[in-house]
Formats: sequence, C-alpha cells, structure tokens
Amino acid sequence: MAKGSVLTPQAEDFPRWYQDVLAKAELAENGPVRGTMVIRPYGYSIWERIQAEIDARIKECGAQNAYFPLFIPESYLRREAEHVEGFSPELAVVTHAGGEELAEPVVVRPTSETVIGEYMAKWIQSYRDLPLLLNQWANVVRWELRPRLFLRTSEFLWQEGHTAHVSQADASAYAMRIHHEVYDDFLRDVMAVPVQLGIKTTRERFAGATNTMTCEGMMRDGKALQMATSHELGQNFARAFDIKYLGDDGAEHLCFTTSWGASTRLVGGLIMAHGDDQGIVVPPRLAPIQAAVLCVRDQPELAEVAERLSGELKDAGVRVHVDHRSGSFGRRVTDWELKGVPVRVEIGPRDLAEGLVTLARRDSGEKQTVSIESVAAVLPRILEEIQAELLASSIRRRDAATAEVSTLDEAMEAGRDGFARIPWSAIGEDGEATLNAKTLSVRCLQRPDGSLPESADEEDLVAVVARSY
RNA sequence: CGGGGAGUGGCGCAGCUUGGUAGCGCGCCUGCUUUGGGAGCAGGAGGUCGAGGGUUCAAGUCCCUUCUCCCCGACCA
Repeated sequence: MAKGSVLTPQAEDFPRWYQDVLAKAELAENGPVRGTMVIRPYGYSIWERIQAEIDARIKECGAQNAYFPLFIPESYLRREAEHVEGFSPELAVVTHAGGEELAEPVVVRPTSETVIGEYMAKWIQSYRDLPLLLNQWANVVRWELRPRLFLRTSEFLWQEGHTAHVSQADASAYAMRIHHEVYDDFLRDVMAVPVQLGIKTTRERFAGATNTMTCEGMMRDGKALQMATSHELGQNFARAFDIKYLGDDGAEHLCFTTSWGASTRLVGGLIMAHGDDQGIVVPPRLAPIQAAVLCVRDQPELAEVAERLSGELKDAGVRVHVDHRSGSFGRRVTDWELKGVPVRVEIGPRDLAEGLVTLARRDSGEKQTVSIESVAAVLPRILEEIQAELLASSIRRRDAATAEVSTLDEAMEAGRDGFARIPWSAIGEDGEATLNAKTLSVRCLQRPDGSLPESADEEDLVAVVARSY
C-alpha cells in the first residue's frame, strides 16, 4: 500500500529534494573523484535529446561541427591576459606524462577559445574564408570548489561554438542570432522554460569577452540559473592568436570572433524548473520517453495489447516504452512519475473488458479512459497540450515571482526568492557589490520590455536581480 | 582557504557517554500469496565499523595521527 512520499518535499528542503530526485529517478550520481559526475542512462538520454535539438538549431544557423583536442599548451592560455586570469584558479594542469615531467605543462581545456583560435588563424586567409562558423561537442574541466551534480561539476559536457567574422557588426549579429534562434528558441519551445534574455555586467562577463549575453531561467525555488551564454570576443582573441584576413581592399585585418555554449547544466535546469514533489517533469518535446505503457497485472492478454499499442504509437511518431517489469503496479507508476514521463498508458483487466485503457498525465495527474483504437490518435494531441501547459505554467510562476522595483533595498528584498527588475541606473557598480555581499547578483541587463540590448551603453536598461546557482 | 557536521552491509542510520559475540529500516536473493497508486508472510545473502598507530585480557566504543566526504561563506556554464 501507499507509503510516505518518496522524495523530500521541495518546500521542506529544496537542495535535498534535488539530491533525492537525482537518485530516485536514476539520473546521476557522484563520481569517485570529488566534483565528477556519473550520468546514468536515463539522465544521459535526456542529455542526448538536448544535444539533438540544439545541434539541429546550430546547423540551421550554418555552423559545422568539428573537434579540437582536450589538451592545450599552457602557453596558449597565457596569450589572452583576461582569459588566463579568469580561468587559472580552476585549471587542471598535467605536469607529468609518459613517466616523465613535461617540458611544457599541458592544461585540460576549460574552454577552447585558445586552441581553436590557433587553428582559425591557420585556416583563414582571405575575407572569402569568412565567416568561419565552428561548433564542437566536448567535455571540459573547471576544477570546482563546491560541486553540485549537473549544475557545477569539475568536468562537464557541453557544446561550444566558435566563429570568426569580418566585422564587429557581423560578429555581433551572429552571436545574437545564436542566442535567439538556438538557445532562447530551444529553451522556450522544447524545454518549456521562459528565460530572461540580457547581457552580463562587466563583473559577470566571460573572461576575455567584450560582451556576454545570457539566458537566465527561474527555478522552482525562485533562484536563477544561467542556462546558456553567447559571447562577443571583439578582437581580443584575434589579436592574441593572429586571426587575420586579407580584405577586398588588399589590406590585412583582424577578425572579430564569438563563442557560445550550453552544457549538461541544462539537465539540472530542467529538473529544477519543472520538477515537483512527485519527481521530475519532462516536457513532451524533450522527453526521451513520451509515453510509458504499463500493464496493471501480469497477464498475457494485457501484454499483447501493450505491444500492439506500442507499435501504433511508434507509427504515430510517439517515443514510447513498454514497461515489462514485474512487481506491484503502484511501484511502477511511481517510478515513471519520478522519471517525469509525460503520459502513462495503463492497461488493466477491467478497462480492457470494455475496450478501454487509461491515460494518465504527469503534469496534472489527470486521468482519462479512452478506447484502445483511439489512443494513437489522441496521444499526440495530449502531448502537445502538456507541452503548452508546461510553458504556460512556467511563465505564470516566473511572472508571479518577478517584481518591478525602483530602489536597491526593494531589489534586495524581492530578489531573495524571485527576480527583481530595477533600473540599472539605480544600482551601478557599487550597488552590484552591495548585492553580491548579500548573495544576490545582477543576472543580466535588458531593455524595459525584456528584450536583448545591443550593448550595455543603451539608455534605460533594467537589471534583473536574483539569487543564483 | 575560514566556520560547522559526518565516516558502521548497496542506501539511510542506531550503537560510542558507561570497552565484553555488530544491530535496525530500506534495498537485494528464494518461495508462496499478491498486483487498479511504492504489497504481505516466511526464509536467506551481504560488514577488515575510513586508514594508521597506541592503551587493554578484550576497542565500532578510549587516546594520538591521518585521509575523505557533506553543509555554510570569497569564484564559475
């Protein structure tokens, strides 16, 4: 019979809930070395869906995938002053290999601007080679003092795009395009997470960038999570790595470069943006399993129907999984709830006698019985409904936890468990330091209407203040 | 690095004050009964008590050393 809740309730202890759900939904666990993460098959299947969606959008924007090495000469990092300063505290450096001390230490990439810059310089000769649009899927290492599975681990998986352009305007436009058409679009349309778009303050900017754009999502505990970033690097890296082209004017020019990334942190964002006390909730468009088919009892007639329905659903384009496990019905139901599968198709003897099956929605808990013949037609519609409802409820929750304020004190109050929007002019760099002292920060600067500014110099920018992960 | 906790079967914990045959819950295995929201009963497997040293007839328990992990503050996707 039913027992107490499987997870620590969110309201009681949100970090504990997060750890519980990672374990119970079989998403990930700690690796043997502090800060490392083992991503379990179900967790990884979610990441694979994220990759597929983001990868398709990146290619739509014209970038091509390539792969650069994990090991980078330490000297490369040093060529860009701000870059090395920003990353040196979290670098993993290999000093010994092959049984000997290395002549030049090798760093494990914390990001690949430097190596890629070196090769861009080699590949780019003329303006006809531009823009050069590259992306790579890789692991990177940033030694973390306070790791949290998916959110902040010493090694993580990500996608990093690197591009080179003829002009500031081109570079800027492309970075912005990626930000809108890859990240914002994916987060909203697939992950059902509405984000605050904006640019980072100088303090929060990527090491070596001239401008950093961010997508800030709100988690269920009111804290912000940076879910993707895009950087304009100006000519900083072009200068450091000599990325030049011969223009149609016959003269040499330095390129303008960009970089942009999204990581396995998104899995953490998914968990915390939609999860509830029953487990995680995966939006249908993202879900590796959109429908789990399970039999109430272990009877051949039921299993037969399950197989038939599974085939029909596959034909209808639904990602379906038949649960063949034995064991109590309640146990299996709870498991799919923990894993956030959007719809359960439950086949029981009583329903079957009437030619019916039960469909149970993960988002609302709502159940309905439908005829067996209609399942394949009805289910895709329900999935789209769930997708829309998840986005709508996320927007409602975000709006309810977002306050428009005008003073620093009000921002510090409202930012404690939500977003506070305040004129940037009311904070300034001094105010930003004050916020940081209170574990708050300026997540981004945006226009009053919430849109993405072109630069921090625009008039009347609004700061989004919050606690963050 | 600063402050606070904890190391005991796979997981979560008790036992330590007052040394004396290593326990509980969950999970796991077998069997039977079950299965419409984490089932019940019976039987069973599984532990050098983080590591090293010391005290003692005897150490999970007392003493010293050491390692690791977790939580809270200065950095980050």
